[in-house]
Amino acid sequence: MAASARRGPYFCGIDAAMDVVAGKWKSLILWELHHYGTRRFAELRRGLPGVSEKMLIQHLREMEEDGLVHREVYREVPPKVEYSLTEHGVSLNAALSPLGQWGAERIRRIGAEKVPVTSAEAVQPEPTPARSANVYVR
Amino acid sequence: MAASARRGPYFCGIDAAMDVVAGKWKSLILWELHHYGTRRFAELRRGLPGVSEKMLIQHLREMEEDGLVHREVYREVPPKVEYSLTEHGVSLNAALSPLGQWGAERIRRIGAEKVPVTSAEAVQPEPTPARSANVYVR
DNA sequence: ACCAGTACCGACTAATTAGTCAGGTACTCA
DNA sequence: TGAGTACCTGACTAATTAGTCGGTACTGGT
Repeated sequence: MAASARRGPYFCGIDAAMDVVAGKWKSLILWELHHYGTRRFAELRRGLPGVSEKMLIQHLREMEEDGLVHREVYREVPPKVEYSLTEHGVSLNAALSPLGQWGAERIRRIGAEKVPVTSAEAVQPEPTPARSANVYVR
Repeated sequence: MAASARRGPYFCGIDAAMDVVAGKWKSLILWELHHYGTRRFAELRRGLPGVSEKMLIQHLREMEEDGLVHREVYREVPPKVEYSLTEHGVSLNAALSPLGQWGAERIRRIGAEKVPVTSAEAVQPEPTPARSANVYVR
């Protein structure tokens, strides 16, 4: 899998952090575990509408390997496994929170404007002078 | 491309922010533009060792569409295009900085210990109760 | 004349990531 | 005996993302 594949030389801290959070559901898992403290597999699954079991496990395994989540297995008869954040997971979540706020702002913005930068083109509606004949007009 | 494809309903702010930063080089582009203020295409290319022209352009286009970078074309004879961050790009970069610090910490950690998760066990040296004795041993 | 450099485009391929689905364990309850 | 529960595994496929390479239009230097 990718998470095990990388961990390569990083350009910078963001690079290294992204390597660990990249994955369709990882940030959501992080948020869910942060919000509820500990969650069982099926609870996570229900909390993340649309996630497949395969991806959920895969991500949980990778995050466990990366030291973000802790996996506690209870030897019970209907199997019980509880997932929770490690201290590194908690601190990562904290580090993600400004990003979350930025994203929330963005949702508000594009929710209001419906499209992000196109307003700039609406201001200056050039009729596309010399398509492909000229230097880099789009 | 993917960036145009998504912008869908987001679960939360982090989700929305990740949608915009996801991409092998985007965070590096952000950092580069933040650091230098404005950069030309070829400068960015040289600053990001290993990036292909295709990906660089693709990412720049997506980030422009997302309102993060500004593209200024000078109608000169050796073509000249300058990229810079918009205010949204700048604020995104600021929101990413705690993540960058977390990542730097992580690099330090795994650089020292070589393996990530072991530190949690080192801090709390539980004898790993039901681990590896259960149904879901790996 | 020819090569390097600027800022790209676009077709094609490779690699990575995600999804579907069938199954498996280990035990309980009816 | 057969169904049900919780937590998975692994094979196969689809979708997405990234990389390679050739081309454009133009100029300045050798």
